[in-house]
Amino acid sequence: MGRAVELFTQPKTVKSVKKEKAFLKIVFMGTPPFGATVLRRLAASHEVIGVVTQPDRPAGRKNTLTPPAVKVVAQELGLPVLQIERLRGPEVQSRLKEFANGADVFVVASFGMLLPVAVLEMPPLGSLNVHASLLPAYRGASPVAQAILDGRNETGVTIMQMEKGLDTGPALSRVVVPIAPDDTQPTLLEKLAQAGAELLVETLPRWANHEIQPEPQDHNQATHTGIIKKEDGLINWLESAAGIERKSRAYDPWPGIYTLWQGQTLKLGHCEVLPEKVDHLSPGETALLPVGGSPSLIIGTGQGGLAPLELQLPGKRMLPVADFVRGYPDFVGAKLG
RNA sequence: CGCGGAGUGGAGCAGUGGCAGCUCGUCGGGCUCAUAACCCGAAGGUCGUAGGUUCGAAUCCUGCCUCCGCAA
Repeated sequence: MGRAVELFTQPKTVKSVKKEKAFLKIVFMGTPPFGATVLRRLAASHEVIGVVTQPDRPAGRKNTLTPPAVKVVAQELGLPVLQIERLRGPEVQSRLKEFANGADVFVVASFGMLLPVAVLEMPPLGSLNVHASLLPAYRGASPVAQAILDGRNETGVTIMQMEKGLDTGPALSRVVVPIAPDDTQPTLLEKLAQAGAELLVETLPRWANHEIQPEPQDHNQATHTGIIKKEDGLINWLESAAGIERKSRAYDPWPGIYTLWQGQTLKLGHCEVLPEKVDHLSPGETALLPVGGSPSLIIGTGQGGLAPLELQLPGKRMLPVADFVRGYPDFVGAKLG
């Protein structure tokens, strides 16, 4: 525990780097871990004069008040933090104006709030957004999950100039990031955060020196992603096994993918797609089949077989299928969903 | 005090007041050309923890610890 805390705080290193390379005065806005990663990298190369984030929220089992990841990082770096609930209204905006006094530019990375134009236009260089997709594809709230869900083999990060519409502004720069076959939302998000943060620190000085010609998006090519809901994780066994497996990676760690068994929610952990045909299994039917020499638990789908590696019942921990079947022999031959 | 579930031999699960059980694994032996198969036998548990009720508690009551589902 003591070690972990010590590793987190490296004020000397961070400060010395900051002094050497300080270019722009920046106010950063963000909330979740994606934003936190970007902030950490940004603060190493530029002068972040303030961080705006959402208020601490009740979270977890005890509903304990939890600070957003961006706030945690900001405090580690000793940066001033402003936590606000909304950005509309003259009162908040004048508070923000005071807080952001002297800023050259606002940088927004998954802030979770729509910024009014009055706010976007506050700093002389405007407001830039770090968006986790290759715009105009995957505008909106869940670009990373959707890219995995669609089975794309690459996505990326776009740095763009913010304007009134959601993720509609002209692009300043972009970087392509390949999606590995085993990438889950958190692993891909982290790759994108790293790549995006790097891109951001390269883009900022060039933007400040007017070396970049913003490239308007082709709005006809735009696709949109919405907020993920719990029900999105419910498995439809008529889908293909490959599609369900992608879903399990896209919706990791929340909401995960789940089905119903004996009236209970059954969560599936990591899954594999069975290459062989399993025509005799109806969608949602489970069976023990020999795969590669040893018996594996297979679930029938609309196309192909799905082999979950872990299962979890409410109130229980996630178990390797072998252990699960030992405790619930009835599960073999069951009909799910 | 947001709602709820769970802690039982190495693993998973059953047992809700009266001698602690099942499947798997482990160890020993046997069968077999062979095996993740089969047969025989063995080891291994202060039933999370502290206290209470009772003739008697894994089982009922209370506190605490740990893990998890829902909600946010």
